[in-house]
Parts: sequence; structure tokens; C-alpha cells
Amino acid sequence: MTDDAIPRGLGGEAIAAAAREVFAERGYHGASIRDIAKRAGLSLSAMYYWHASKQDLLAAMLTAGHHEYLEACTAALDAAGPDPADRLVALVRATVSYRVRRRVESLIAAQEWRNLDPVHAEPLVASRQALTRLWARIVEEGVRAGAFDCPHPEDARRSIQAACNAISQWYDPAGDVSEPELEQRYADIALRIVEHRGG
Amino acid sequence: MTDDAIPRGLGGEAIAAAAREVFAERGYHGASIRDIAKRAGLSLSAMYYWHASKQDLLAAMLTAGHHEYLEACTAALDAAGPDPADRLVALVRATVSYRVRRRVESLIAAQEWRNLDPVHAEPLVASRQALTRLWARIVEEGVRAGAFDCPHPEDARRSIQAACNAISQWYDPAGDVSEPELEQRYADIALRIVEHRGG
Amino acid sequence: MTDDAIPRGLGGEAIAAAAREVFAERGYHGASIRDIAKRAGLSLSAMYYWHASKQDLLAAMLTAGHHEYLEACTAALDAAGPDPADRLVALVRATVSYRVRRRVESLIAAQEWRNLDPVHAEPLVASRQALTRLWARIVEEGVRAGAFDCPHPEDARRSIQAACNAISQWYDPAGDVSEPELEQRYADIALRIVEHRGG
Amino acid sequence: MTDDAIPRGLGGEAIAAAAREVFAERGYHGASIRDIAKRAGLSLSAMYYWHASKQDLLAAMLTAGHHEYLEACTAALDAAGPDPADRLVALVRATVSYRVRRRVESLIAAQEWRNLDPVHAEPLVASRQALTRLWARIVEEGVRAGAFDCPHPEDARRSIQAACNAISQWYDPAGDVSEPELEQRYADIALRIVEHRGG
DNA sequence: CATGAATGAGTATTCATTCAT
DNA sequence: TATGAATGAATACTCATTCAT
Repeated sequence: MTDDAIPRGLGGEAIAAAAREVFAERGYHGASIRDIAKRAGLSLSAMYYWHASKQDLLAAMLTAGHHEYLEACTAALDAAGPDPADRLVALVRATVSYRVRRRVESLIAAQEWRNLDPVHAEPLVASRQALTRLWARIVEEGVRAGAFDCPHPEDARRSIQAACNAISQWYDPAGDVSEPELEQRYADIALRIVEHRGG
Repeated sequence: MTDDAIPRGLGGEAIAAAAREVFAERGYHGASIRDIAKRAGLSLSAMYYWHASKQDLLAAMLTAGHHEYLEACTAALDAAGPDPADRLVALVRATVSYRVRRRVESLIAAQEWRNLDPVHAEPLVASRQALTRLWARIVEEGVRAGAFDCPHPEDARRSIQAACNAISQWYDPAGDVSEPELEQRYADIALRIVEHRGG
Repeated sequence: MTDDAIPRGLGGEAIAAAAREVFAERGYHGASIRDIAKRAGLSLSAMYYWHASKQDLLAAMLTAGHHEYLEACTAALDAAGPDPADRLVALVRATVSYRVRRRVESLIAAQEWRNLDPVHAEPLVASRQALTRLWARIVEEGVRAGAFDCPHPEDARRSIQAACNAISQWYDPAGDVSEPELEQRYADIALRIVEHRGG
Repeated sequence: MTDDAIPRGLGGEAIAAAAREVFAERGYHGASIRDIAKRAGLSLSAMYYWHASKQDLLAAMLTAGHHEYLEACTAALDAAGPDPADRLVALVRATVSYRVRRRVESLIAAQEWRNLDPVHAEPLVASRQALTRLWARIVEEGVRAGAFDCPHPEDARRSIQAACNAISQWYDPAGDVSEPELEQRYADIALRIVEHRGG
């Protein structure tokens, strides 16, 4: 009945959309399942057909979002060559793109992560750590290869990720910066942070 | 021979400390006033002697924290000379220092800000925006003076702040990076982000 | 072989009956929703399925009672002819009858009216005032027609209504005065108050 | 420390006045001792110097009011001669006068009587019943003496009292009916209710 | 006479969840 | 698939009252 991913079907989609909105507006604890059901145009009990619990609903959202981001990252890396700078830029672009495209999900993921109970969180935590190690390895390789002049790779990596992640907090889709332009800007910032010696 | 009862008249501080802990652990909505009172070693109603509401408690915390940070920033700027790079570094150091010294308050401020109702939030929002403009002006002046080679000052500023603010999420006081060393590292990162042409 | 559990779906009526009793015994503020739920044999939260709030519960009671009384009055007037004395007697009889039949509701209406918040009270106030004007018009017409010798019609009207309304305060259903007899007595009193010149 | 009557002295008077207002506005249960203290301009604890409990405060008010009314009634009867009509009129005038002069206290007495716990209520109940018997005896004597043509003396008495008591519900001190005029009107109404055969 | 600080029981209300249909 | 009805535990908050000073 409940699955890791958000279930497809009319009710399921409506619930997913409503949950996204309400979690974003009020946070996990501030959101009530009644509000979500009302927003979705369904009865309270219908919710429980699609999701076993409020936790399950949150977990489904975070899992779906995480997997989408993960795929975007691996696709970007597959398309990039072996050059560390290219690979770092690929990750930055994928991240910026996701933070812009999935602004709301990104904010929820950033804020409500800690409200996942261990059972639901565990599979995500592992995957997330793997992703972090991937970022770290790319920076380290760039340093080792002499492409980056970076005394503290771990802080550089953290700074780059923080800058990219923050985008969903302030980005205004109606603003005048296009998404590709934004990718370019943050790619440049990332390369400056690692002090890339461009060829 | 310490006494675990709260001495009469000191309830206010016990509550503030307890609230800090519990808000940090569970978030504003996840924290119950009962929990906070219990942690403070006081009765539920003692809470309401010191604070008119849960909102008021949160507002008091955020306000106190904000003012402390604000003062640290202005003190740092007063001590710095007129050079834009010096001023930017002063702000970065003050921020890193505060994020490390007041890790918990910083996390709460970052996460629970939105749970402040407008009445309590308004005075803080104004002060916060002023601070942001201060950061922005420093970066812009550096660019105008030719000290920073920075095509997108606004994104640079946002990246620097995001990197500094993220510190409270991962910093481990028991780790092996000293606070002054961390200040130095993030000052360097900031100067790289704005592409400072050092002397 | 009666079952003391409330059958599913009939909770609304059980609550209404319990509320009537408890409001009557302790007054609106003195009555706790817990008491009402317990008396109804339902859980506290079942109350909130049927009524949005304690206010709503009170408003529902007062509204239902008011409408029943209103209908009794209009029916009585429709049955009465055009003669002012007949019409006054019709209103008195309808009122006495209602005060006896719905003793408890009458007491609650008299005492708890002011505890209705404006939102709930407004629709009732209008209807109530219309009813008062109806009483007033009948007395005035009797005076104008020379049927009543009544120097201060407004005070007469108030006295009659006060006398009738007070019945629910002292009437004992187990006493030895029948309801029709009581109607007759108060009709006579009313006619004396307006100094009716019988034909 | 607490006495039957409202204590004299600055604090005591302020509390009595504040209690009168707040009880009138919100009813006994709806009024909080905090509100009363605030309105009186005193601290919460000062209240407890003057009155042992909220009950005591209510009891003091009701007792004081009752005694004042009682004295007005006996004074009026003493001044009246032996004629039943004169005596009835004396009681009506005393009652109307009191209901107008002490409008607020009258309303509180009418509504909050039942919130007195038995311990505080008992002495008042006895005195109150004596007063009711006094009214009843006067009407009965009038009937026996042939001065009143009154088939149901008990209902007549109840109607007269109800009419008089209701005055405090609608009387507007700023209105255009003077108090003596009102006394006259209700004396007339009372005499009509008992069908007095005037000389 | 009066206060500031504290309490424990109680308030209305909301919550996630379940059950019978 | 979906619902209307119900629940029990929890929530923020208020209450009358007390105590040390």
C-alpha cells in the first residue's frame, strides 16, 4: 500500500502536491494531515489509503526528491569528462538546476530532514553520505592533480555546497536571472573557491 | 553540594536555557512547553510568568541572539579600517566566531525564523535587512574601488554568507580545527569568492 | 435490554442533550466540555466532530430553541383573529406553553445569551428584536383601538413578558397546576396589566 | 480577615468596585481574579488580603446587596400604614428604586446567585425566602380583606416581582423616564395585577 | 498591606490515527 | 477506493491559589 516513492494515480498526485505546499508553508510539525487532505480535496481517511502515516508521507517526498537529485548528478557526471574542474562544474550545475527547478522540495528537504524517524531516514542517510563523498573526492582529485590550489578542500567543498543549496531560499522564478546564467555564475564561484588554475 | 532546585527568582534564565536546548532538538513546533518546563526544572505555569506565550519565548531567544550578533559585527567593523577587504574579513570573522560560539542559537535562528508571527518578527526583519545591506555595500565598494574582481557581487555576497552560516550545522567543538583557524580559512574563502587582488 | 453505548451516527443528539443538561446545571462558563462529553457518553473529541467549538454548541442550542419558540408564536398568531386582546392572549399562551415545555432551554437562553460571541449572536438578535416589536405592536394597537386602557404600553409589554419568562424559573412539572390552567392564569394577568375592557 | 460585608478601606473599595464591573461584564465563571485585581489597580496577591477566595468575594457582594435591599424594604414598610395596597406599593417602590439605583448589583445577584457554594449561600437563602413570604402575605391579606380581587395570589405576586426585577435588565439611566415616575408606573401595574379596588 | 514568583489542576482545542461501512 | 464518525493523547494556555519576603 505504501511505497518508498510517492504513489501515482489521481489521489496520490493530489496528496503529493498538497503535502508539498503545506509542508513548505508550515513545516512538518506545523502542518496537519487534515490541512493536507483538505488542500488535496480528499477526505482525511483517503490520506491513509495512500500513506500509512504522516511520517510515511514525508519520507515519500524526501525520497522521491533525493532520487531525482541523485539521478541528475550522476547523469551530469556521466556527461562530463575526467577533468576535475569539468566534474565539479557538472555537479554545481546539476545542483543549481535542481535547487531552482525544485525550489519547494529543496527547502523541505533542508528543513524537515531531521523530522524523519530513523526507520525512514536510514536508507536516505547512506545515499546522501555517498553523494557528499563524491563531491569531496572530486575536489581532492583536483587538488592532487594540481588543477585546484586549495589549502582546505573540505571547507571549500562545504562552502560550494552551502552556496548552491542556499539558492532555493532566495531564488525568485519571476526575477531576471535565467537558470543557465545562474548555473554559470555558481560554476565560476565554485572554481574561484577551489582556486582553479584555468588552462 | 549543588542543589538541583531552581533558586527563586532565577526561573527566567532556567527557562531560556531549557528552551534553547529543546527548540534545537525538536524545532519550534516539535517542542512542547511541557518539555521545556520540565527541562528547566520548573512548573509549566512558571513559563507563563516569564513569557506570555510560546511565541514570546521564541521571539525573546531570536531577538537576544540577533542583537548579540549585530553587536559583534559592528564592533568588528569599528575595529577594521576603511579598506573593503579588511571590512569584509571583519564581517566574516565576526560571523564565523558567532556561528561557532553560539552554534545552537544560530541553528534555531536559521530554522525557526519563519515560525515567528509577524508581530514578533517585524522589528527583527528590519534589523536583519540592514545587516544584509551592510554586507552588500562592502562588496560593492570593493568592486568599485577595484579591490575585488567580482562580476556578480550579489551572488558573491550570498555565497559568502551561506558558507559562513552553514558552519553551525557541521562544526564540532571537540574537533581539531580551532576557532581562529576557522576564521582564517573562511576569510580566505571569502576573499577568493570576491577575487580579491591582494597587495 | 437497552445498551448504554451511543449508537454510531447518533452522537450529535447525545451531545445536544448532554449540553442542555450541563449548561443548565452549571452555566456556560461553568460547564466544561469534558463534562458534556462524559454526560453524552462520548469522547471529548467527538464533540468537535459535531460542533466546531463550545461557542458553536451554545449557538446551536440557542438558535434551535429560538426558532421553535418563534414558530410557536407565529402559529398562535395565525390561529388568532384580528382582535388585539385575542392576539395578545395568543402570544402569552404560546410563551407560557414554551416556557413550561422547554423549561431548561428557556433558562439557558435567558442566562447564557450574553455569552454568545457577536458572530454567533447577530442573526439571533435581529430575529429576537422583531419578536419584541411584534409584542409591542399588538399592545399599541389594542390601546389605539380603545380595547386596552393602558397609559404606558411599553412598560405593560415588558411586565407581561417578564412574568411569562419567569415561569421557567419556578415551574415544577410535578406540581399541581396544569399547563393549560397556567396559560389561562397568565392570559388573565396580561389582560389585567393592559386593563382590557372585556366586551 | 474576611468578613461577610465588603471590607472598608482603600483597597477594599477598589476591589469591590472592580469586582462589580468584571462580574457584571463576564459573569462569575467568566471573570478572572486577575482581571479584577488589574481593574482595581492592585496586585493579585492583594486580593487575597481582602478576600479569602473568589467565592468570598462574590458572597461579600451578594450579601451586601441583599442587606441593602432588605433594609430598603423594611424601611418602606415601616413608613407605610396597615393598608395592604399601601404596603404592596411600598414594596414595589422600594424594589423599583433598588433595581434602578443598583442596576449592576441587581443583575449580578440575579445571574450569579447559583454560583454561590452552599456554605456562603445558606444565610442568604433564608433571608431571601423570608422576604418572599413577606410579599406573599401582603397579597394574601389584600385578598382576604377584599381589597384585591385576585384569583391566584401566588401568580400575581410572582408576576409583580418578575416585572420589577426585570427593570435592571433594560433600564437606561440616560433615558427619559425618571425614577419616581417609574416607581409610580410599576405601582400602578402591580395594583392592576392584583385587581385593586381603589377608593 | 503588599508584592513577585511559583504551582497544579483545569481549560478549550487539535492531533494523528482507526474503525465500520 | 473512499468516507463519516469516533478516539485518546497531546497541545498551548488560564485558573484560583500559595508562599517567601
